[in-house]
Amino acid sequence: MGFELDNRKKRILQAVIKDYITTAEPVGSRTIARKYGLGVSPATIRNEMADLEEMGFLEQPHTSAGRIPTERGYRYYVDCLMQKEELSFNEEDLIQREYRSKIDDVGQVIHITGQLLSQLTSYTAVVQKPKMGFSSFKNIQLIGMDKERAILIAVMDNGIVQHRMIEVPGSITGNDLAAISAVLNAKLSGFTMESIKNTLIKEIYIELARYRRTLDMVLDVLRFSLASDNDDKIYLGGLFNILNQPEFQNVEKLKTLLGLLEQENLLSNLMAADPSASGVTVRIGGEISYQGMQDCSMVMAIYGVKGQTIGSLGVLGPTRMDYAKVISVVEYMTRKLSFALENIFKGLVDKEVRF
Amino acid sequence: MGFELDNRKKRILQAVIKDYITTAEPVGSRTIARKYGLGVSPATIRNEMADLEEMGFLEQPHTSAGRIPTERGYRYYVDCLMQKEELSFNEEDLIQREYRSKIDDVGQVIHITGQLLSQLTSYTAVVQKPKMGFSSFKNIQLIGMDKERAILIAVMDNGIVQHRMIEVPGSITGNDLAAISAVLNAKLSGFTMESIKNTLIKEIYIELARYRRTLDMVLDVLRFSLASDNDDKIYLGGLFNILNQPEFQNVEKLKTLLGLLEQENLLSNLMAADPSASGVTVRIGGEISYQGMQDCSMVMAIYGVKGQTIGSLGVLGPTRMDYAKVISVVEYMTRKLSFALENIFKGLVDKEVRF
DNA sequence: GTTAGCACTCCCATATATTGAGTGCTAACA
DNA sequence: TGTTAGCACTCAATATATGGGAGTGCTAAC
Repeated sequence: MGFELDNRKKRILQAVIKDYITTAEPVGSRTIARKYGLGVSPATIRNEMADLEEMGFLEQPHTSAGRIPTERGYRYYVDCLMQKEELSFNEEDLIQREYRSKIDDVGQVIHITGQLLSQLTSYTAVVQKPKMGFSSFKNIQLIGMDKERAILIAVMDNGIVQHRMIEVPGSITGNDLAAISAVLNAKLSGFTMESIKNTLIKEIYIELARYRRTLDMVLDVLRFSLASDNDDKIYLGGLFNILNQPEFQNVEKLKTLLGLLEQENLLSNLMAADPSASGVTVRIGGEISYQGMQDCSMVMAIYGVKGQTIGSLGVLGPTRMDYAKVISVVEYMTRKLSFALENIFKGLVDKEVRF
Repeated sequence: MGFELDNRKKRILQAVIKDYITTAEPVGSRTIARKYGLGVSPATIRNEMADLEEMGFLEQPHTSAGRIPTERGYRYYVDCLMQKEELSFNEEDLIQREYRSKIDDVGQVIHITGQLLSQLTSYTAVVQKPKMGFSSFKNIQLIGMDKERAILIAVMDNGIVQHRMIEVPGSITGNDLAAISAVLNAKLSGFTMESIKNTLIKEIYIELARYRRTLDMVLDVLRFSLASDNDDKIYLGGLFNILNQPEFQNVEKLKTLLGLLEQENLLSNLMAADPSASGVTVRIGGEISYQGMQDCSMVMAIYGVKGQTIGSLGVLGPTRMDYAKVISVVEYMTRKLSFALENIFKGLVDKEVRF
């Protein structure tokens, strides 16, 4: 990064990148001179572009074509040249309206966020669902279904409701289930999944010694199955926007990329691999180290509540992506999402709790 | 259908279709003579093919190409020529294994069914989720979240659990919610959403006169929101199998088709438009009356419990589809799915109910 | 340092063979 | 009368020229 480019080189690099982002065609000196008034002739621009190529910011697909940015060019653009693009009034208004109606449910908030991200950028949105680790139990119910089965329902303080069918001994009655529910509620509500301690579990076992077999299953589900269920789940929005990108008109490429995006765990890694950075992170081309995503860039950020990171969200598009726009949108939506979740949690934590 | 083809024509038509299904290339007389031992020369086959073309069963993409089947050709094949292809032991075993583990939950059963359908056929599976109209309430819970909100949880007798956040007056306490829940359970459990009668509702209002405002919301959700939620929802499996079909190597076509498949309501119509037929229905090309799906065929069937239709499932592929295989798979999976659901319901209805 | 001019490169679109799979027709054969 | 060998014909698909045209690098003049 130590490089400093003189002013004219910067303006030319910026012009090339901007033009390439909109046209997806290699950019020639003539175009720059015509469209971007730099007050110099194409010949001069050619000289400068040759320099920029030597420095590794631009490249030529072939000898007699215009220039396209290298990954390094994009990187420099993102770090030094680009100016953020504020959202328009209409866009902010759209966001406001979409959020207003669905503000109660975590799932819906995630869904809307993904849709807006993809809609506003025309790329593909990737939103990690909130990690459950930090949310605490609000209510636990065991409901009998038939002689050998019951449904365990857990309501979390972030409004997420999860349920699992579990098998129980035939001898257990509806009253037994109610008794177990009562104790579980008394002991566990307010605690996060992660913070269920052994002492607590011992207490429960003592109090419900009779139901050992059933408890084994219930606690297992509560501690491991439910917790891991939502983690690593990913919402994809605007997947088919990919089809509109000229770099993916080739079906083979499409197949590779869609194949990758199908693998949730891969996406999960992609979204997780960013422990240090704060704010918006941009990964360009090869900086994403997955085979088959070399032509893509990812703009992502982490969201959270009360300083706690609970997930991340981002936009995936071709390296030739409108970074200025996308970064602004991701930044804005991250704030929006964090705020919305904060609200859901606050409503639940600060106010009087009733049951 | 009044047509009768002589035996040799039948065999030739069958050969052309089979070959075209596997190769996706127009089939010439020579190929037929070589690969399918009919004991006649290419010249004879040419004559026959010319006849079949005149009758509308075959066509030529251009003068000097081989023949491909027309929609009418496929139709005749499906109705008269094709012989069903039994599933292999491995396939049946796979199905058995996949079903075994996830047999408890309706959602999971649907999911597995879709996956298997697409996996076994290499096409795209379309599975309508079960209509809720026929399932009855098993348990209803209102759980307070904060001062103004509560979660309504409804467990249905088919194991589906649904929930909604609702707003309640700030004056309502946890005890109030419990009281409401108790009455709702007493009055409604065992009833289907569709059969909640006005007399029943009146009874509830009388018993819970104090909670009028809250009840309005709750009953509204129970009767309309929850019921309609699951209906018309569609699970798509193996969507990206489309990318492997040679007829969809063109990105424009892909975009059109995927665009259609994104619209749930359209799919829903597609799956619903089959009131009379029993067993497996095959719609070929233009028989699907949606713009942009002319090159597709659909093999579908309805599934149900105790003679009641509660949904449908199918496989969508190019008109050049392996009908013999697909029809067998759809038939088999329909039985499997109905059986699995039957089991879930039976478990819940016949056995002693506990709460 | 900038720019006009010019030769050069190489993609792309168009036109022009060439090939080959497959046909329809005819005439001979069983 | 049905079947088949033979042959001329058709036409997509594949290669093979051909002519721009967009863009470059270099040189020399300003």
